[in-house]
Amino acid sequence: MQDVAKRAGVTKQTVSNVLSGRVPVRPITAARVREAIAELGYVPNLVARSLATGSSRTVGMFVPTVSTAFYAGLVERVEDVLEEHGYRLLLCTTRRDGERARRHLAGLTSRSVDALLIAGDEGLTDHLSLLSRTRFPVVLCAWETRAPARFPVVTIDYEHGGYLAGRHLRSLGHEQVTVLASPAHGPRVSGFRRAFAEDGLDVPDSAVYLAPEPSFRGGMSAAEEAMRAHPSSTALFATHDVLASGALEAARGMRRSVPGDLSVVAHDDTPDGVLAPPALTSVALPSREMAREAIRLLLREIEGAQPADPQRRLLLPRLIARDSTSSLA
Amino acid sequence: MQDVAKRAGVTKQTVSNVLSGRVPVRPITAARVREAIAELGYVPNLVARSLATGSSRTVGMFVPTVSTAFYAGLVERVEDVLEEHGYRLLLCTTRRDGERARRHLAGLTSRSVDALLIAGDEGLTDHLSLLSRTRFPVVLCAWETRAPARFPVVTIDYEHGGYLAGRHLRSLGHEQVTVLASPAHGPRVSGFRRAFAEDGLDVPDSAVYLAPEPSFRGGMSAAEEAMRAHPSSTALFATHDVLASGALEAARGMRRSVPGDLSVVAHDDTPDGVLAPPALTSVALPSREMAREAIRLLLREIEGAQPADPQRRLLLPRLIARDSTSSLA
DNA sequence: CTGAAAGCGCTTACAG
DNA sequence: CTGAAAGCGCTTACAG
Repeated sequence: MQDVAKRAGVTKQTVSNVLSGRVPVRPITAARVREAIAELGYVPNLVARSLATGSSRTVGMFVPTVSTAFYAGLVERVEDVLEEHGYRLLLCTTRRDGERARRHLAGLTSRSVDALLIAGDEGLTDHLSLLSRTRFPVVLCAWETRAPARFPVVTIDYEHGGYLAGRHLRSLGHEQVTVLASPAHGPRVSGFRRAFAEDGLDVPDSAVYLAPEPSFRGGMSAAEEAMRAHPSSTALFATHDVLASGALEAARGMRRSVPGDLSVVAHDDTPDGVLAPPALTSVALPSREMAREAIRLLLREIEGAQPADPQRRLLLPRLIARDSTSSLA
Repeated sequence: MQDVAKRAGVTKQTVSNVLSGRVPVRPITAARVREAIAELGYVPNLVARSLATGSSRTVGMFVPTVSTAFYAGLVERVEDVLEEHGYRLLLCTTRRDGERARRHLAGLTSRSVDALLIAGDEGLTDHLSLLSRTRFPVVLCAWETRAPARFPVVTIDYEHGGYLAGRHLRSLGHEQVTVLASPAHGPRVSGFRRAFAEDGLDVPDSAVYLAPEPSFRGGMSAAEEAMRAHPSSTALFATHDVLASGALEAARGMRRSVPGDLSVVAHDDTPDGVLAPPALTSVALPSREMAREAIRLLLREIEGAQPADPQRRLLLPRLIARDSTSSLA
């Protein structure tokens, strides 16, 4: 920068002013400075700028994994929004491992990020307390379970997602149904039940099958079990697309055509759900809006320095009807 | 830091020494310093440290996307290795968009990263020239096409991967085959052909079907076309798992049982390949080793400051036989 | 609109 | 083993 200034015949403050545009510089001088910058191939040292300004223009993001369509998509959405605002993304995947999360959190307790976005509550049960004395804004998103009251959270109304799935099946006339759920998807199941309860119908615990993890194989074996135990049920709700894909495979194996013999409604609407026909009817999650809203909160806190009130914003999912559901004959 | 020093009754240099461990400090003094740190809840400012040391302990990673099993896995592997060495990960997804890559590259021309790992050559055809006057080490990985000679590259012997797939089918007795390939997968196809050529067999251009992008739907329609045009072929090589999954679906639709009527061998061995039965025979890529080796090169350059010679290291894939291939009756 | 000064919070030689 | 100084490369008031 000193070199640039010398070459342009000004002081480095003027160079800084030209770069930042904060203080007006005479056009002729500015042009000389720009020329010097180009000739010398000068690039500003962002670390020095960060130290001087106190802002690194970097946002940290915690996410359970990127090996899942939903989270991979969310990371890319967040990156998009961040880029629009000139921020960079420091990524930490926790692998649903509290110890890993703890280590990463410790590493960020410095000034290396301006803010932290924590997406997904999986595996973070205990370690959020580490954020108690953090100096930067924290926002939570994609949070299905109890949200710690201390932070703003932008999430999806998962209960409503389950409700939409339930209403869809009810509107098609289904009465006897089974549910495939991941342990963390309690709210989706509650919403689903609420939809049936509205019509005075009960979805008993015995009709809810837990898949230990949201995998294709898990969905497949849980669905087989469910269909065997409830042969008269005409529809199935899977709280995750991969579970539903597994269920599709199970139905094929058991010679039950979908949607003819069995309607299947899924949740999350990831690309995984539109692989093999029939295309899954699924509850779509507004992850782009979630990313945008979460980053908006984060940036407002960073720039305004106003402590955003710990509020909970719920975004509404919507159901996309495709080929895996049909009305009861 | 000044406050810590005062509280411990030393100067901040001593605090720095305790923290870094570079200069020995008397145990009693060190203990007092640590106590002061704990009482004050002091956390060092990493930005200031970066400015002073010239190292941010952050590595940038370019990747076409994270919405793909292979790249998502690679990102997590890289993160693992980086963490072992106390480095953080700044992630940039290019979405196979040269303009996007250009913008990100421009943003990194500062001192904010110590090195850059570029994974995957998709969409980076022209914009690598931007790296010409970069000040930090650059390593390329997962590079299938022509590697720019200026940078070290750690990649997989994709040609050998295709060869393994071909040898596998040959060892099972298959002679008439078709190929489903992505445009970027030329080397895999070459290797596959070489395996057949060894036995004096030709895989003609007319037997190679291009899927514009590596998607399930693309694989499905390309496979349908291939099976219709080559009804007597007994095996199919798909250069990507999702293409192969699509082919499986196409075979099911056309009532050809796999592997009974048609053997299918895939490439990449991602979890996508073990979804619906039959589990895919596939060529597994050593992405963990690739991540480890690439980061090793990068760190050696960062720390040793020795310009690693632009060399090309090839890691060997291996074939994993599962249920989608069988010997010709 | 432009120049001289101080400071962001560390680390790295360099004397004692 | 511990203290005083200079410097990393910027930005931000503050005079002219």
